[in-house]
Amino acid sequence: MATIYEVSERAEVSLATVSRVMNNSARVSEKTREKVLQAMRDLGYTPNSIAQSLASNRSNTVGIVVPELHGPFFSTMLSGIEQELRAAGKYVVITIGHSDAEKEEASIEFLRSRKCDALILHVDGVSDAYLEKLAQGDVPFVLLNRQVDGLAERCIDLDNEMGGYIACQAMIELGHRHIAYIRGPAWKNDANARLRGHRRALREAGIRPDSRLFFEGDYHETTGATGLDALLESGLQFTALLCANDEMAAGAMDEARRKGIAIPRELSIVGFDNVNFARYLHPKLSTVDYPLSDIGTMAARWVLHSVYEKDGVELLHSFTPRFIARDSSAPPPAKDS
Amino acid sequence: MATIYEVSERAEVSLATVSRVMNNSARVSEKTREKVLQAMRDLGYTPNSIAQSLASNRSNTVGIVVPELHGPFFSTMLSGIEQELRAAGKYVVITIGHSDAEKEEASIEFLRSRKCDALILHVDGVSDAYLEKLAQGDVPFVLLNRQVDGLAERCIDLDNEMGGYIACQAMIELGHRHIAYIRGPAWKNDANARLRGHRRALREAGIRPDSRLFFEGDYHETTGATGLDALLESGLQFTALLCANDEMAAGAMDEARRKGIAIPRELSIVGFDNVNFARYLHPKLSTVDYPLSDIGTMAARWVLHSVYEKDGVELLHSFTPRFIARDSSAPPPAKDS
DNA sequence: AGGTACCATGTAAGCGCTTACACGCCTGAG
DNA sequence: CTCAGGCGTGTAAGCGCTTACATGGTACCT
Repeated sequence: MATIYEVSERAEVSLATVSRVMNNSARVSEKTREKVLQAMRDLGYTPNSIAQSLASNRSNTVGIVVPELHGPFFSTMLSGIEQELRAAGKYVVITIGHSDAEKEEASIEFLRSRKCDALILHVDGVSDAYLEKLAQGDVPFVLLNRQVDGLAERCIDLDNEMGGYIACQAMIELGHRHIAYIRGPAWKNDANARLRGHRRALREAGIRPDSRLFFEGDYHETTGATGLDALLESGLQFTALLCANDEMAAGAMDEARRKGIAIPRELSIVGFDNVNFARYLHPKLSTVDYPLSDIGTMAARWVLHSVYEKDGVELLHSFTPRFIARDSSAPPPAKDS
Repeated sequence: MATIYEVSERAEVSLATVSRVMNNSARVSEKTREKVLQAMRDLGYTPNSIAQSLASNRSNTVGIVVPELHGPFFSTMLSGIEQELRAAGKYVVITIGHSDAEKEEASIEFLRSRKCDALILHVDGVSDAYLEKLAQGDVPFVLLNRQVDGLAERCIDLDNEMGGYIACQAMIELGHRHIAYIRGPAWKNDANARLRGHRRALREAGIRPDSRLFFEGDYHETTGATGLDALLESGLQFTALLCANDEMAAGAMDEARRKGIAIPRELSIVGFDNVNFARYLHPKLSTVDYPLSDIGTMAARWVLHSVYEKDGVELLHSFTPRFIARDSSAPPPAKDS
């Protein structure tokens, strides 16, 4: 592969000049610029970006940590990030944190050692303290779907509390009074926020939350099914079942069908996230929209703005969830309304 | 950030020795090794991998090109790749080719300039010729889900032809004789292979393919619906509808329901890929399993084996599809069998 | 005791770029 | 005509590592 040196030789200029035309970093006369460009073309020259990075201390890549890659959630978000960054000539290196503090830290360490210009982190293993310390360091980062006090400027998330609230409120407005909830894992911040919103909606409607109508799932399909079973076994009546994400809702819906429960006639089921398959389900799942792609785009913009000094971008730190009414929710059966 | 130089000073040894203990590249006495390690710990030293790459001409990263990121298909595959590579201490940089020759080439160019040690390519825009030329170059790569003559050694794919075949055959065995097919886009190799298999199965069963029972979709949900409509409008009877992927099958299923067609009683519907949401559908979708994660893993192993000389790995170049019978397929209605 | 051989370590030359600084030339004002 | 001030280029010193080669020391053999 040709080097800058060969280009400079062929164009009969110095290394520095070649570098200048590559980076547009200083004025170069039109004539020599053309000579250099021609030489590059002749040699099929591609700059060695590793060397560029080492010399300039800038890599034009941004590092990303997500909990996982499979499943519809993160891939949609990543897609948003990549598109925006790619358009600006930046590249992404993606690592998986597995929601494990140790692995997340290792990932971050790796990305730093690779001299990423910035990081986009969707982490839920590491502590707030760790992140605050990281913020002291020299590599800029944004936090997705997480709020850390004192780091508000670099947090981009959905108002999960409100999401939990509006989903529950939508059911209340339909006339439901007996509402069960399959929450997400207690160690996930978003799960807790969603739960808080849910409870607030109940409270405001004068409904006393009954702990027997709550079940803790793990965000996976299976706990949607086991959750429904457990809730049914409590013997309590309920006409609506809210789930903290769509996977669990899908599991619950399936289990309900197996048990012969008609949806939404006998039981309304609502998810959260509005992942791609929500509309493939039958009945189509009512859910809360999580604007994944937009959040990804926004994260990318944050980076572009605050690291690459690209301006004219509007930054939004908090996204507002919307309830999406589809076919899996309806007013409760008459006898119960 | 500490450099190797500071470590060497603190440990009172030379740069070279520090490098040696880092890489285990030569014998170092136990005593000095310990001194060096201690110095590293004291300084919280992390090697600058950019500098390592430049000096050693090896980056420990492998570049990946996929057509897109959203959707269940590629994320599952990527997940398989990342896991395997990560376990070996390698990292991935992911780019999106958008199935467009120009963008794919740009991605590959970028990855080469970043000095990736190897590439894993899932591309369908660039020509075979381009790939053959690329193979002359010095960066090793594997091709996923694609067969290129002369590059067989570096191709890993599913036997799509057989997939098309077994899906159709399964329907024939159930007694179907009137079978419609929504194929994938004509410019996609896998779509064509699936179609070929489908036709072969028909032929072997003595069924004459009727072009009016074929519809070309684009692998997206919507063309599943429009495809079914178009097929129904042909006025021809059919008791089974095979789709070249699960998205289109989901669209078709939804449309069938809207039209009041009972599945599988009146019409069997079968997908292809077995993406994660296939089992969330109702009725659960019969489909052909595409071992996405395994293929990803295998691609990673190929790289580990042929680039990083890790041995003891078994390489498999072609995966065999399996038909997964679920609830969306059944024998045809009695009057028709 | 002298010589050979090997082992642990040091020296220094890159890897392919960027960039601070130096330098010469041309222009235009005095 | 002279000289300040730009402008376009060149020079060379790194960026933080790896690694071929050189070197000194120790152990073992004769």
